Amino acid sequence: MLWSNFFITTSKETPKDATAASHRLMLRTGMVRQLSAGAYSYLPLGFRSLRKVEKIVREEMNRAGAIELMMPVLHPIDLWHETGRVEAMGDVLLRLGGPEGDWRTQTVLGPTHEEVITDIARAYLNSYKQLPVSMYQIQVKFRGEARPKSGVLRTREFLMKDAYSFHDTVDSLDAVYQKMYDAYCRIFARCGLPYVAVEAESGPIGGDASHEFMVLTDAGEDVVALTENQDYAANTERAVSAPLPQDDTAMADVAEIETPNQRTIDEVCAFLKTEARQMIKTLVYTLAYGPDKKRESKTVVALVRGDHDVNENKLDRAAIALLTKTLGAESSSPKPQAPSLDLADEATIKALTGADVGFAGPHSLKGDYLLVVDQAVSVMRNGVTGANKTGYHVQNLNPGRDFSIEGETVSVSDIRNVTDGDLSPKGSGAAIRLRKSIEVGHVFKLGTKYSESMKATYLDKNGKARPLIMGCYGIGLNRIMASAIEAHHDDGGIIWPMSIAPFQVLILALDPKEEDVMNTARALHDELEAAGIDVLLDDRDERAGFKFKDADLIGIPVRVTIGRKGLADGIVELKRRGGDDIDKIAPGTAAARVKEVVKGELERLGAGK
RNA sequence: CGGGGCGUAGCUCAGCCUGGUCAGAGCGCUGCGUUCGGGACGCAGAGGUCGGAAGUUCGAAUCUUCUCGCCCCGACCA
Repeated sequence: MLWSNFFITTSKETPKDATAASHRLMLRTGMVRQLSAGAYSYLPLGFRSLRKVEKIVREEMNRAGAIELMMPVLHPIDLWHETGRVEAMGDVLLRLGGPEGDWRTQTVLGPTHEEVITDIARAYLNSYKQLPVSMYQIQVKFRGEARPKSGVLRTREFLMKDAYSFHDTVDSLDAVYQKMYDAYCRIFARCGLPYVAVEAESGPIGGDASHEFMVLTDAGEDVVALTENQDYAANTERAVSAPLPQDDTAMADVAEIETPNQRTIDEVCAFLKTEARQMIKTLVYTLAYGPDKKRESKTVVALVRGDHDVNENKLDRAAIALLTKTLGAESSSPKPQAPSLDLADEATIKALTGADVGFAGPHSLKGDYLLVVDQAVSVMRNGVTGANKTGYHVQNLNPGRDFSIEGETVSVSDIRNVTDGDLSPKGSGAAIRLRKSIEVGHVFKLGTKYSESMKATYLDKNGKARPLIMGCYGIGLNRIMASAIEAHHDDGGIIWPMSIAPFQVLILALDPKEEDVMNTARALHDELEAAGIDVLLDDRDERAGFKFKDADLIGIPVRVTIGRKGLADGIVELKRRGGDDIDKIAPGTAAARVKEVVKGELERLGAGK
């Protein structure tokens, strides 16, 4: 491909709104152009990379035994009502507008395809003899993101590979899950991404187990917990740490102390000259449950250390477990329906504490409530917390002595986010470090969540109808591209991994008007192209420096510089983007050398089978 | 959805507070000339109803109100 025949729109200017490196560089290289918030055009250069990512993903999916299909973007909303995800997804589910009763109002843009694939499965997967089966598609997804950001890292429409597997046994699911997991590792390795697989929350998609594949970079929005000895890796949405040891400082007497207008942890700490880790944060929630028409609710008090944050996933589970236990004592069907946990309103807090918001403590609460104590609080001594009296806090509050940490309505659980420096839950004593990261892939064991609600069953050997057991596996292709740039760039521009570079080789003809130069450049170009290498020849009549800067910016991994002076000395120059070495080689050997470098690099990334 | 910021040429921005030669610069683009191995220079050009609407005023890019869009922080996030 000749540069002059292609469409490349590089720019010297750094776009003002772009903060993430990938965003900045994708704009400067002209790989993408923003059309509106969260929607980008992929210009020819960017599209080539995206296609290469797609090709790698497709190859590895096929290798893992998945079969490609394509499902529609337009979904009837009824399908989503079947699984209850119209409510679960809320505004993320994009709906078409229109006059009342119009078909448009009954149509949504697909944010993911569990419902559609399950609809296919219930129609055609009727026998255990057909199982297991895995299918995938590579297709645009639509989500009503409230706040698109960081270029193509978070958009309202994006390209996703989504795969779904169907099974008759959990063992079969486990086997395919592992196969997909391995395929994902190969995909990210081949794309040159420094990734790590972590335990993850499954979120609204549901299911039993899941792993996320994360690229560690500050441009990411997720935070993962990794131990230094690598014995543990999890998303902080889920991460746990070793329990903290009992503090055995002697217990002092409880003392009430006036703290006028000091409500937040910071204010109280400054006022009392103590540290956040000595504080007990007392949070009040309302747990609602039961059928729509007969909603009941229970107040839940959660305690975490002042320097810790509540993890609402964990608190949710702990609170529901505790509620289930208490219901069990008085009801025959203890499992609470559709429980939902929210921060309590002011009136509830005032009734419970007898004080204004900001002065709650666990020791003298009024009325009926459930108490969930974080493990880190349960081992504290002489904590500081609200006095349940406006304008007052108490010091030297001790769990077990001053408020109960046992009993029917109390549980001690892990309900906080891990913090940097916590120890590995594996007992190795290794410290946990928190790292920002981008989620590029996610695999889930769904179980029967969708097959049950959508009545997707098969007949087993005994002729009995059973719900299909499912797994699902997603990869964000645009994110792979962007995170590759996040991971591989310098001040001059992008440093593409060979596998997903828009072109593998750039030939820089420095003096395109010189016949010798262009003839040599063309010959090399043609020979490489014939060998199946993606080669771009910069034939523009521009100054050398200008072309070098462009070359660095777009980051083609191998550069061959051909100039009048070099040819006079009988050499052309071969340079790797990102390296400093310049090889001066005879023009006649250039093609062979370049082929060798490209092949070697692809093999290093694991393209060889 | 809450808080903050910004919409002026294809791109990056100045001008706005204090209304009146304020329709401006740089990059990019076109033409000519010089230059030519790490983003050259000179000269001459093309290009904008100052996001939109309403209002205040003799007069609005500039002040007011509304509205649309975009960005950042937070909430949310298969």
